Amino acid sequence: MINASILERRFPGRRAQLKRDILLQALQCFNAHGVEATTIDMIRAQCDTSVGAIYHHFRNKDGLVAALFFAALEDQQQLMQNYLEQASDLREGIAALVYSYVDWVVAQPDWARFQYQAHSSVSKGPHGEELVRRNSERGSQVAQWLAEREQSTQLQDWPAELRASLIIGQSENYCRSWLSGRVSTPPTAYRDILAEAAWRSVSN
Amino acid sequence: MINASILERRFPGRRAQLKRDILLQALQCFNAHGVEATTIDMIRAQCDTSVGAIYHHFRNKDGLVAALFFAALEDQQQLMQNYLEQASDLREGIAALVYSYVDWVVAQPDWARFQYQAHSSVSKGPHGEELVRRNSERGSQVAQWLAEREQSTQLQDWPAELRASLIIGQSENYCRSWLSGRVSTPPTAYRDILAEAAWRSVSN
Amino acid sequence: MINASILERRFPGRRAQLKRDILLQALQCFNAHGVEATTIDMIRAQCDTSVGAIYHHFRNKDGLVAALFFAALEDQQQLMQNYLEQASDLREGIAALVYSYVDWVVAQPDWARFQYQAHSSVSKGPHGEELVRRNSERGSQVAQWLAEREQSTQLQDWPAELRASLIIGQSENYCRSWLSGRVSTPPTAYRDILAEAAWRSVSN
Amino acid sequence: MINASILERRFPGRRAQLKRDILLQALQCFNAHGVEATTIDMIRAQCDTSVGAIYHHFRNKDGLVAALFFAALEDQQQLMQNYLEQASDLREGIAALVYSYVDWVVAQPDWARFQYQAHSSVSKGPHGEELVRRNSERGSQVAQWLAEREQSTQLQDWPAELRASLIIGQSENYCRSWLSGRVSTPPTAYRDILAEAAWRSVSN
DNA sequence: GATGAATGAGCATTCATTCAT
DNA sequence: CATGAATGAATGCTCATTCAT
Repeated sequence: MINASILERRFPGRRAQLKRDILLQALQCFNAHGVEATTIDMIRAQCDTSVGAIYHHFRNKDGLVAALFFAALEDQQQLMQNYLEQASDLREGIAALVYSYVDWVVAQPDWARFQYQAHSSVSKGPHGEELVRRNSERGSQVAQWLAEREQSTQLQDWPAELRASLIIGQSENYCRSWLSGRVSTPPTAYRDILAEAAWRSVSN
Repeated sequence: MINASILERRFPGRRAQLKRDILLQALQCFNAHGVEATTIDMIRAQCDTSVGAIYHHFRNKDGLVAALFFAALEDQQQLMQNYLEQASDLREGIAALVYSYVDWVVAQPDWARFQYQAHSSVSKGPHGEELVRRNSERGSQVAQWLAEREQSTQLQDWPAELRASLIIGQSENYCRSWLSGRVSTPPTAYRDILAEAAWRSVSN
Repeated sequence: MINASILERRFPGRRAQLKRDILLQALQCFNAHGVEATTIDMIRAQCDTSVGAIYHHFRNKDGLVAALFFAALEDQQQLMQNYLEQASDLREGIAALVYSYVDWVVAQPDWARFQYQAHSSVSKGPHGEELVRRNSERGSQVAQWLAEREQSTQLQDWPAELRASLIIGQSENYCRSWLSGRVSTPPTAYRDILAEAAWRSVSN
Repeated sequence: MINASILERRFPGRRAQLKRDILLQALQCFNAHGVEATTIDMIRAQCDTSVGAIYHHFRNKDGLVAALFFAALEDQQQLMQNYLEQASDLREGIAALVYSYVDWVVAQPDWARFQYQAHSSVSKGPHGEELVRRNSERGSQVAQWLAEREQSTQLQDWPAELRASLIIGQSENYCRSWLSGRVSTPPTAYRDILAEAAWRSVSN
């Protein structure tokens, strides 16, 4: 069963009950068959509602996808922020980034699966600009955390473009493998190895 | 202009001229609009041929996608093999994996872009099993290379499932960023950093 | 800005404020996009009201169209009656018909445009019979005016079916051209020519 | 039964059989229910063909409407041209315009009905510019005929914008009445009266 | 009265695929 | 081998209308 707390936090209230249900069933359909292969009617059947209701709440299929996508993004970002706040030095900061990434994927595997899958769809669609904006926001958050610590200057040795890949690349790669079933051990089991590897990659 | 040598190697001869042209134009369309959004008729128009010809050569759309996908996969694998053969110890082996990955993406950006994009499409479709088989083949190649060297036992310290991610994850992550335009420096510029980071991640 | 006096005359009072506003915005939408292409929601947005309010006042879309249509028809008929009352002989009567037609179209171009456009819609719809009845009423008015004058027997030389076309056809044709922008000189500039032509057409 | 010769002339050959049939059934549907109220599926059912075939031949509904509209326009124009060529002086020219108009409507009532009905639809749609162009072509044809005769200078007394209305307005008005069933005598019965009235309207 | 969420039949259009020529 | 007309299931979406609050 999908974790629905993300939706309750984002669309609270009794009035939004149907809206949340549509999103939940849509998420399930998208993950089961792919975004493009999922039809509005499949979602409608899952919710036992009408197509009109779906269009009333989300304008169109892109809108539905985007609503899910940004809900996931924000939840993930929130967790990262929480972890980051508790880190005191650079090493802990990098571990926070890795841990939060890995923990979120394992806590919300359906949301994570959807995020990987829908990424290209959203970035090409009418909400592509919003995605760019949100991503740069996340970059700023991390940058600000770094700016507030002394030793962060260590990271300056690496090209700015490369830093994120060095820190999160291995974790992302393994998470994708896990979500697609190619490996079975959950990424959380390797949290420490991944954090240590990231640290060794950027420290000198 | 897309590098067509991959096709000439794989489908040689004058008789296969049209076949190669269809593949080339299809690749262009798929990258420009996405696999699902590309219609057979769009490809037909680009090649100035008939839909019948396309179906004659590739049976159906999935067949066309698969033909492109496996052509790319094989070319990439070939380069990896070449690089690996010239490596003599573990450190050089890991560098060979990183270099071959990065060099291929930069040499064939259109094929790489397509590979990322079409992956889920192929794995869900009727050629999904073939993909699994080819991937495990590649795993075996690397495993065999390792088996032939002494020091490879070093890698045994890390969980088998995790090794590929530790070695290639950062490179993949950066290559994706580059292909999607989020960063502009080609991954080859950072070959050495990426290889060094991979090495530090797995050595102890 | 559309001349709203027609509505104030027909739906007077402060209570009918919203009703008049709906009609006015509807007229604007109908002329801008066509009757069929205008949706209830477009009108709702223009009035900043609710769909429920529109349905409360007009029962359904046909009712809204009909309300506008008959308001226009009655206003036009009223002007014709006024002009006719001041005519003393046949020649003046024919001029009255031409003048009133032309003057009304120029005074109320939006209402006239709508009238031409909505005609087939209304005649096919549930208010089609009312339209027939109103049209024959107008015929009777003119017939009665003629019956009250001596010389009207002149018109008897022409087939009854043909009379209206001979008198008003040229004016109508030019008014349509003007409303659709194909010609730019307002029909009122040619009132006298049109009246004279009509007279010559039916006199002998 | 609709006169199909217009279509055979315009889309000749055995290969175009289905194309002609689609047009014919579409014309019937459009006249029976109105352009907007006619669905593609209604036409498909009438032709016992597939929706794909309709879209293959006409691209979309607008294309189907336009194909019919311009076929009618051209046929009507052809008849006008024929009549005009046989007229030797201005009076005969004006009669030719009236006769050709009236005769065409009576010979092709279904095409004429469609023409009146579809006019606004076409002029607003994607073929609106083509309509404007064709109309001005027709204007040129008449102008050229006039230029080749001496006495045509008589017409110069009337404003250019007004001439067409003076000549054809009454006929058009009566034809519309006849096609909609408001009068039952065919316009051809009044050809001479209408031509005479037009002549009296413009001569002095 | 006013509101607007919900309904669901209906529509234009697409597109992979087939097959007669 | 090549062509492209024909197929028709499937899809995203619209919109007039209803009705509970």
